[in-house]
Amino acid sequence: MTTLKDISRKLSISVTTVSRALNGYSDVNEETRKRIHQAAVELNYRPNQFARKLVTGRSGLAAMVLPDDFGITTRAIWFEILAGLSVEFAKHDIDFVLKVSPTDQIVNTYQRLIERNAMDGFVIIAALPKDERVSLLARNDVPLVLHGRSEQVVECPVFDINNYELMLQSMQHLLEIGHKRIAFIGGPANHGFMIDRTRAYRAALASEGISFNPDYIACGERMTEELGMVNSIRMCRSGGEEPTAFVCANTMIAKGIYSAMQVLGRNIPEDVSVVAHDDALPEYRAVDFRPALTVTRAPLRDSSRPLVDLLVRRIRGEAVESLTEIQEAEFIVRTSTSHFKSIA
Amino acid sequence: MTTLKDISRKLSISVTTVSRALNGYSDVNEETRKRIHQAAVELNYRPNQFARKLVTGRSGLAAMVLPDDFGITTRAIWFEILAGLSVEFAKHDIDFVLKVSPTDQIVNTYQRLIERNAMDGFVIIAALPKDERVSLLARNDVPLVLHGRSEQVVECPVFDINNYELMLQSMQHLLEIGHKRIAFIGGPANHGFMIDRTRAYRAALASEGISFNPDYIACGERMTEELGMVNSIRMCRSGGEEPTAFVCANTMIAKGIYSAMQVLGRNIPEDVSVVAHDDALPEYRAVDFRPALTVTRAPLRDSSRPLVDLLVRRIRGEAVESLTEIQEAEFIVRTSTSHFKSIA
DNA sequence: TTATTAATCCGAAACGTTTCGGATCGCTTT
DNA sequence: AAAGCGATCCGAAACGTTTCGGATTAATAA
Repeated sequence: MTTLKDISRKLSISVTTVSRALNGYSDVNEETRKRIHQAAVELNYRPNQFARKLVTGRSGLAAMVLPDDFGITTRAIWFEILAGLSVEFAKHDIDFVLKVSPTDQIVNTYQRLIERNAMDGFVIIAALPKDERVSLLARNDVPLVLHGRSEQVVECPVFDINNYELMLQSMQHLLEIGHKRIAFIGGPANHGFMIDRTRAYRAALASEGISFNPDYIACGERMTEELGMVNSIRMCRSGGEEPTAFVCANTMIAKGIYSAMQVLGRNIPEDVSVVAHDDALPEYRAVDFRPALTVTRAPLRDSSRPLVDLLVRRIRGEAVESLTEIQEAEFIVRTSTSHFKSIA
Repeated sequence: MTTLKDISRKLSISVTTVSRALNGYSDVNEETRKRIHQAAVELNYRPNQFARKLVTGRSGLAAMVLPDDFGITTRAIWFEILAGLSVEFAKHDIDFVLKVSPTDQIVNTYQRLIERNAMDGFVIIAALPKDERVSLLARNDVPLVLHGRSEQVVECPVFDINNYELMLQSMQHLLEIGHKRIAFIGGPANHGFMIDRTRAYRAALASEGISFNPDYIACGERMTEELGMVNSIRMCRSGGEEPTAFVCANTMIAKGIYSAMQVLGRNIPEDVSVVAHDDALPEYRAVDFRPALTVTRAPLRDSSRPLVDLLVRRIRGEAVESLTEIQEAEFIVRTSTSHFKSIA
């Protein structure tokens, strides 16, 4: 373990100057800076994070805490997110720590972490409209970044996709090709993204003068194949008028609907159209669906970078002039949607 | 942020004594220890990890580094492991950091982490017989724990399931109920667990005097449904004699075989028996298979605790008398296996 | 010439712990 | 009375940084 003192000794330069040289301060001669840098690589110098933390207060650690039952969706999604965050944080020399805690202990876990004061910042995915975690962190002045907008007016960076807009696009597409009985199968009703999408869903219907049918909307804690399967079957068998199109909160739900339609003997897209939102998980590729799935596309993987960047800027104390970053989704028409023909 | 000095001041006791009291040293009066503890909770004292690290060398951080393409199997499994490790480490007041790195950069990542000297220890899952990561860490005297035995003779704790034994059990079961043409569909051939299972597979055949047929064994980088599907179909269509039973390295592969058999019009267990090893992932429950799947069962979730315990003891410098901990799998017969009747 | 300034450098303190090597005190043994 | 001992306590140094407040020197401006 070579330290500043080692470099200092070798070059007969004060520790102070070595430190300042390595940290890019302007009050050190270019010539000596060169020598110092060279010595640093020769001796394979690595600053001691802990000593640094002691004086700067920054630890080079960022964390995310997850519930152990993964309400929102499947583990695969979480893994995708975690992996992305880890590599992005690494680019800023920040170690990413993962905390998993029983769902009812989440807030306590945050509390303890705050008290220990070891984390430079947190990232919170799928923020709720009124989120206790967010208010706790904000109250304690701990940097955090949100994925998904929270209702609270809190001075923290937010990254989100434009849920309202992408839902509107899906709906307009279906409406344009003649569908009127459009169902929406989505996730937990209390999450920001579902609130936005539901609003867009209703707005789109309203703009065409179609009245909202509560039987055509289904929410579930887990956005799985099963959710898509059971709800689409229920809707088609309820005795009333069947929906002619489905929009799904993700591709897994769509997969479930595909299975259901096969069971019911309905053809996609002849009898029923399907469109989904696509997080671009490698496991469920929309292009590989038969027929290929029409989607709004916003790869989850693309969110890690903005999230980490925003958080790092917040940690650095930079004025985050634009605290909110919204990503628009792509709209990709494939073959799972077609013009509505009434089933004569 | 309250420090030792705050407690010291409040009680008019030296910082030294406060520190020693809190750390359980014997040279402090029980009475004053009481007072100190009380003051500590009153002031909500939390030791500063970083200051501590500076002098003790221990950081309270343990890490795992994963490739970004997850060779061995699916993300769901990794998530299961990560979650387990995180909660177990937390019990020891250790933060778990997750590093994801491009596959060809893994060793570099370890190298950098070692140089930075910020981690107390590492856990390595699915160790290879000659594992560069293992030798690198061992050479640098960094504590680590292995899941899956590595060939190297290296002084580090190992946790593993008894792969040889569980394969033997599956095979004996199938042999007892009359099967002779038994196929094995598994994971990467170079991994320790596959080596052990393959050995057991051949040993079981040999003990019955059945000659080994290389067409009946299939290895794949990813142990997915697809792997099970394509290989079982290939084996059944190769023109030669079809296998009458399959043993699978996990339940996902079994799922793939179920689909394949349906496509081929074969019935389980009438035409073909299936047995698998079950890591007990919530997504693929062997009891929910139709017919319910016969398995050797060793929940992945159960491995986190021994892994973490072993590592912590290694970090503490405790003499790890028994460096290796082997877990036996349960054998559960369900309805996916039945006595072989030749297809007349 | 003298005062000012810019460019470089550095000593020492500070961050919050742990730990080494005693110091103090009252009691028991010689 | 002196020596020894056990039980408690503590001062100071150390860990490896960063940073505050100058110090030094040489060039520039007055």
